[in-house]
Amino acid sequence: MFFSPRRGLLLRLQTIKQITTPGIAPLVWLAETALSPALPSYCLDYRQLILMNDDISSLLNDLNDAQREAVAAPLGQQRVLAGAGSGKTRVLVHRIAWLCQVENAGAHNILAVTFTNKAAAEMRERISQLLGRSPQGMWVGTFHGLAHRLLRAHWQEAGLQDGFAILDSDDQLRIVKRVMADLGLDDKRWPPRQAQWFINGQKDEGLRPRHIQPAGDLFLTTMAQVYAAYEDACRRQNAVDFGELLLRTLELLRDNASLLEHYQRRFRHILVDEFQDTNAVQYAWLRLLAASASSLMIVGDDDQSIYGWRGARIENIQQFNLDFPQTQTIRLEQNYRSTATILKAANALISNNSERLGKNLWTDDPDGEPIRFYQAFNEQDEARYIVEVIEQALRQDGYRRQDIAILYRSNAQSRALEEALLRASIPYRIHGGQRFFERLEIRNALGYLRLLRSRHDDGAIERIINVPPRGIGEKTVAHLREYAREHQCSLWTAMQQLVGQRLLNGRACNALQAFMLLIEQLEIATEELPLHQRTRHIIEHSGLLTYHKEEKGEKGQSRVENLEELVTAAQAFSYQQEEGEELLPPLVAFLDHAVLEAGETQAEQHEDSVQLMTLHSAKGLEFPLVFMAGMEEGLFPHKMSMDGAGGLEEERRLAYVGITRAMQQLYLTCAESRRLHGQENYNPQSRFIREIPSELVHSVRMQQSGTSSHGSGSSLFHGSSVPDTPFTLGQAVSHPVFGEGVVLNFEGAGAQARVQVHFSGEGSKWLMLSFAKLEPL
DNA sequence: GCCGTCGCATTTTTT
DNA sequence: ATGCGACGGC
Repeated sequence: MFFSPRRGLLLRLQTIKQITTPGIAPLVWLAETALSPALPSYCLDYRQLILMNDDISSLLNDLNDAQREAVAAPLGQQRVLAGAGSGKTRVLVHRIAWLCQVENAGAHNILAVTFTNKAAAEMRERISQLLGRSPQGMWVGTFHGLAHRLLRAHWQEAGLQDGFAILDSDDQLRIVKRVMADLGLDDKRWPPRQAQWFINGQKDEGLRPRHIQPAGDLFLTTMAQVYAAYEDACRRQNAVDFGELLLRTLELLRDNASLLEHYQRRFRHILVDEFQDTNAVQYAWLRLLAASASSLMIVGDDDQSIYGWRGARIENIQQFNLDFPQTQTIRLEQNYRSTATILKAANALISNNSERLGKNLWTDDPDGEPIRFYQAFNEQDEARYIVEVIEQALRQDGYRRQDIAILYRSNAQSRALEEALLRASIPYRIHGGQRFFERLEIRNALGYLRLLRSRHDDGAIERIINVPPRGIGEKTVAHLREYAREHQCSLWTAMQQLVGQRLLNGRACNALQAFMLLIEQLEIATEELPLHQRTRHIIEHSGLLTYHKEEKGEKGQSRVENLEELVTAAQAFSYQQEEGEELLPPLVAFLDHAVLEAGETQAEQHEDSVQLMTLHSAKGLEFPLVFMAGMEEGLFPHKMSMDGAGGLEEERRLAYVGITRAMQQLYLTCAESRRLHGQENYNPQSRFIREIPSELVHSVRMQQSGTSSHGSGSSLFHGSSVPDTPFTLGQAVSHPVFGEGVVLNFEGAGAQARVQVHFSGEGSKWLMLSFAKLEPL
């Protein structure tokens, strides 16, 4: 019968599933109706049915109904709205296994796309785990990684030259600056960063300079001019930036029918993670590739779209069904991460947004602790409070430091928090600092490697021509640039010719000649060496090592360490040649790797530490104990985001992301006054606080007496008690008329004692303790 | 060519 | 407040 070959049974499962109506347990129905003649009568539950086959039971058994529906969905288009903590990656990975094992897809028929290298690595890892082998031939990667791969394979059709280089945003900015200077644009009036932003924005939208209609607008005219000149410069240098990787790939597929067809035939099954973050080009790219695919599953959450400001289009997920009318939408709403209280808060908050696809997170778990809200006097007090709670959580509640995260809207907020943690000797780690391959010393070393790859890498020359200092000054470099521009050649060529023709003064000539000789010598000496030895040789013989060693202070020390780390990284770098790919020289592959995967933010600290990061970088993570600091109007929602349409909603989604990071306990804090950019600000509480139902929030007024355990730094307010009374400065109190307040100050003692109390509604008042019915809270 | 000083801006970040 | 970038003096 048809269940003996596994595939037959499962195909039947599929077919039946498609025609069942929602609401009726489809698989039970299936068992009864479709298979009953062939099955023993006890087989009424699909679980038993499924259990007849080991492969499939392992795929579906530990999933909830919605997850199972997504994993076992019929071919075609699925939009999975995966709420925070709803097992999204799990569904993706199981779906891939399902496609392989049930739909008979070969690994090479599958394309799985993510946004970050981290997500791609995790997915690859989990697929291997589930399949019990590495998914040979499957394309699992980031948009940029996959685009890069396509361009390397088809550089000719894409209009590139072989061995093109990838620019990171730093290189990009350098080129933009160069180009703008050449155009004679005043960089005061036209900040290069703005132009860079503009160019990237256009590329994200799929627009080339010729698509821009300036319509007399000076800004647009100028920017289009810069954009065009920048494109020229990139072409001359045989370099592509991040946006170009995507746009070029889109154009490649769009304009090469046979190539497109080839990949369409190959990728029968396409899966996309974090779909709410796709920009216009990425979406267009997917639509092309998936036009005739057997299945397309997009997974995402419109409520977690927080990258609109860098080109992500929330409409891509919201209106996906317009482009793919057959789309089936599946909601993953059961949350396995947070307490019911936290989920209720998140649901309530996000319900203030309009245009949502709609989703309501729920959990089987109990309510848990209420959310705590603390309003501090200033940012120091806020940090002090957070650290106190952390100390207690570590001491009494058995939290590890890595269970705890402090989230904030902007990086500037981290300082006060760091200081307080430092004072309390609590190890912490800040995410989002400089990344490994972006460090100055690393970029310098890579500059030399880049020159070994190609002498015509102008960016690399500009970076290292005088690092370490070797007597080649700005003037000389300016000559080179001038010559290169006139003759439309690279800086290296310009150098050769200027030196050859003795067109520069003797000193400059000698210096340049020495530099060229150095590069040639590095090349000759290391040609045959393995990558890491090559790297080491270059670091040592370029003078970089000595140069950084002699830098004063800790800086030099850590730079030397990083250079050593680079050698280790080169050694650890093993380049996996994929099938059908030309073999890249290890050096080239390593340089690509350095740009595309700029490495962890901070060298992995293995010490257990409290995690500090912005709300943006917290996306995708979870922590048992979460603090959201700086819940103030103007800061969060940030005032800069309040103008554009949808800006406030994106901020709210950011708040939603923050809240849903918390597993057990969530603390919200704000400060009545905050010093920012050297200016004292008085911001009202964030509206997001008010959007959380008050019954979920427990307001902790000022710190309870006696717990101020250390660091009197900002605690003038705290600790000292009002004589002969149960009151302490900073203590939360309640008054029958004025409500809840905080003791700010006192004078007198005994029957004469008066206290100044700040009431949130009423402001500050002086009260005679003997009359006022003041209760400690 | 290098170092110091002044002025200015200052949300969020990946690839 | 602070850091980075541009400019000017040695």
